Amino acid sequence: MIDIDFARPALEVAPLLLGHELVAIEPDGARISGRIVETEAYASVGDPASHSHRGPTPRTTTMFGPPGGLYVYRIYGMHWCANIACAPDGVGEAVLIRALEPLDGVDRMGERRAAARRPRDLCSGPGKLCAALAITGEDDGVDVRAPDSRVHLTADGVAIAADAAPAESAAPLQGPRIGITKAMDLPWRFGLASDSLSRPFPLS
DNA sequence: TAATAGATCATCT
DNA sequence: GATGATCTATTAG
Repeated sequence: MIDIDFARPALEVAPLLLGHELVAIEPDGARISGRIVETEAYASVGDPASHSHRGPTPRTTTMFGPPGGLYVYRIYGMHWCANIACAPDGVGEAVLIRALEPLDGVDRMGERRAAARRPRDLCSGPGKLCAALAITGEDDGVDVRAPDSRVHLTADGVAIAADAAPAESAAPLQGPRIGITKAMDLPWRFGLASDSLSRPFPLS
């Protein structure tokens, strides 16, 4: 079970998600997972960078759906990005999962991410982690709070490396979101100190 | 290490 | 018809 209430603004959920484990179950039962070390919040009203900014569309159905739904979309015609729907049903907010620290199934990740030269390259970006966990449009809409979902979340403390402990107690890193061309002034990107970030955070 | 270009297409205007 | 919540290989310094 996960101890996060997703029926709240994405801006509140984004930092809370850090440190939790994202899990994908393979068709053969294999467990692939990573620790969330980077997230971004996307709202609707007042956030022109968000897919939901201009109201619901067929693509953003899940983003406007019940909290805890996995919103998966294709970007640049070739990669997938995974988000978790936040706020009450009918409100279009979500948190983008931007990077994971590989935990289980590292070898399986490597098979799908041939370009990765070391473990830190396996899930250090929103498109990379979807490839590593085999998350596609097929998974759009699943409830990540349900332990029997193919893609779901688990609570803190599972197989987290001992040397990562100090970062847990510190306040999350925070900075502007990556890859957007609007609302670039909003510091809605959050992260933990990790070598698996998609990019470094600006220094204070 | 840093900067740049190319891949590639569903989605929305 | 333009535009991306990106990744990788390649080039230059």
